[in-house]
Amino acid sequence: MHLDCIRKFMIDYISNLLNFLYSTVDFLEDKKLVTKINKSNINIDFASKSKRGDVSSNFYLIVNKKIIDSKYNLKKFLSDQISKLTFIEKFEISDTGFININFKKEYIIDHLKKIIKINSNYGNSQYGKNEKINIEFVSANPTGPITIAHLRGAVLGDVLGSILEKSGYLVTREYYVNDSGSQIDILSNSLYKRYQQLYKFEINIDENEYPGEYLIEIAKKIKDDYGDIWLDEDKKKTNNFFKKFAIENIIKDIVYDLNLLKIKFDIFSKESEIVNKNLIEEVFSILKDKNLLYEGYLDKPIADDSENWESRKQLLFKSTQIFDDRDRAFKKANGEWTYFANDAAYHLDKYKRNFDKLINIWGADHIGYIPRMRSVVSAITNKNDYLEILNCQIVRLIKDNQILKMSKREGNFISLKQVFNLVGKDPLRYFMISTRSETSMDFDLNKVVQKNKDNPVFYCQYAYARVSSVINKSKELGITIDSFSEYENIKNYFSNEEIEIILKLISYPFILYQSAKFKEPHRLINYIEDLSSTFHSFWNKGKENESLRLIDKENITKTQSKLVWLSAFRIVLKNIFEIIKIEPTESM
RNA sequence: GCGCUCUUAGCUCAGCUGGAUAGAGCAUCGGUUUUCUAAACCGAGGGUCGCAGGUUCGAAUCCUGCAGAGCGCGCCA
Repeated sequence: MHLDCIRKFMIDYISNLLNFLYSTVDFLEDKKLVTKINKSNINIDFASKSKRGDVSSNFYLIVNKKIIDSKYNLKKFLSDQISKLTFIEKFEISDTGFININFKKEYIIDHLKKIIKINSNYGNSQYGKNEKINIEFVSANPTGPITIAHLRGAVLGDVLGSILEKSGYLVTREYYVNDSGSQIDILSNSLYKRYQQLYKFEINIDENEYPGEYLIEIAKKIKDDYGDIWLDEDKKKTNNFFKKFAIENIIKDIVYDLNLLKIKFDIFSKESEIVNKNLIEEVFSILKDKNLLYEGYLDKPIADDSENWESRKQLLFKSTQIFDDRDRAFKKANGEWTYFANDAAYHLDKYKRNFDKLINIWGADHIGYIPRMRSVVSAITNKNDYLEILNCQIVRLIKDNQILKMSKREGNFISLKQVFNLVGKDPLRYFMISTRSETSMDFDLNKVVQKNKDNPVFYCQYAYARVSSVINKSKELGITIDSFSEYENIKNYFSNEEIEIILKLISYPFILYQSAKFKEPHRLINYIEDLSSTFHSFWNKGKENESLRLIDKENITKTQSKLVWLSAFRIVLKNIFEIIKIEPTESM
């Protein structure tokens, strides 16, 4: 239940109240006035839209049910107790049973001051207790440039990493490079053909090979650096060289492209190195010891309508015994390890690097792969929740009301770089995490390109710019809060609208905590849109009502009071922008 | 056929893990600029929360069934 977390980690403006409610429960239970109460059902709602108080609680509703003596007047007892709380200005117990509470303004302002003091660390928590957490994401095969198919997972992983860092985790961002296997051989061969073409050999790229033009560029590099020496070289040597060259250059491009979006990795793990470390044998013996391997036959896959299916004896992993709905091949019939076996070994490698937890971010096309991976990791680590796999649904790309279909094979994919050039970093990052990752998403190129209110990222940046503009303008007038010490008076200058904004500001740590706990960055987006909207709304009220304007040259203390919450506002927005990695623009 | 994910306003999506009258943006219609940035604001219309049961003081939220959509379902990688 999240209330325990509030108490442990943050929002002491709520935790005082919560402690009071809990101790009231204890008291009532001790006096045998109520039957046993499950405290986790008691809720404090501090972002309620009903707005019948700064916060509200269902305490009365829950406790009233548990009263033993029906003549006992809980309402009166509760009212007497709440009246004694020094930080509460007023309260009511509504007919429907909710307690609505308004805090004293001094109390709220105390917390506001803290924001300015803590500044860029505001919102951070120790929720993660310095646990080492590994996020593996993107991990696109090094067979071509990174495309927009990887975009969502890329931004999600990066932002989630930042959220977890702010929440007290030690985060490693990792990219797994699938640099071995038959696809890489095909890649190498495709590259060699492009190389030969540069020397006017008439060679066609076959249907199952990689036709993309990027290989021509790489082939040119080889020609420039090495000339024609590979035309007559030993075949094996040539193949190895082209393989290595292709992967190195493609990864270099991938790193470059991701960097356009400010996405960086701490480590690139290569499949080839995992293979060389003999980790597969280790996984093999772990599974063998647990009696999770056997020689058997797989059923014919249902999706396969071909007639040439042949049932063959091979080594299988009993994943059904853990999470999966069918057993999975661990060795091919010819005795080679399967890709899955490699992947299991890779996860053993991560486990051996002493992470407390692993997170994988996978696209929708790997959904079916999740149960076997979780099964094998569970078998290796003896922990069911050691590996958490977040899956993100596809992004449909829409242009001119048409869904763009992509196929890597036909070479008509849209690269990340193309979309970046079209849209730019900020809208791209913002949009990719603005909805829950499990929801499939439509990405309308026409709309995102627009730099107007269709594009919510500008809406938030605009709020930041407006706030900055006031702060900067005040500074020009010589008004700052650098040596401001009259905090006890500032409440006199705050309207209800401003108190509302301040309440939102002091609930930010909880929003961040929730984003970390549920691994849902989009909660931050909802929050800043709400915050920005409240601000813009307030701003415009100043047009009609001059007393709501922020700068008053005649009244320095009043202006400074405003600057206190404006500074806090700017800090919160800036901290979130930093997590999302979009630019805090002071003027637009 | 099986598995995972999803279904909320005309469209794109939230809904704080069970609370009070279900909310934004876009689109539509109507208003607001001698003013700290109108890239903004205010107002109006628009809903059987896919359908049907169940759990309880209380359900968009939890459970079951059904329908629909997306993705996946070699020993490929």
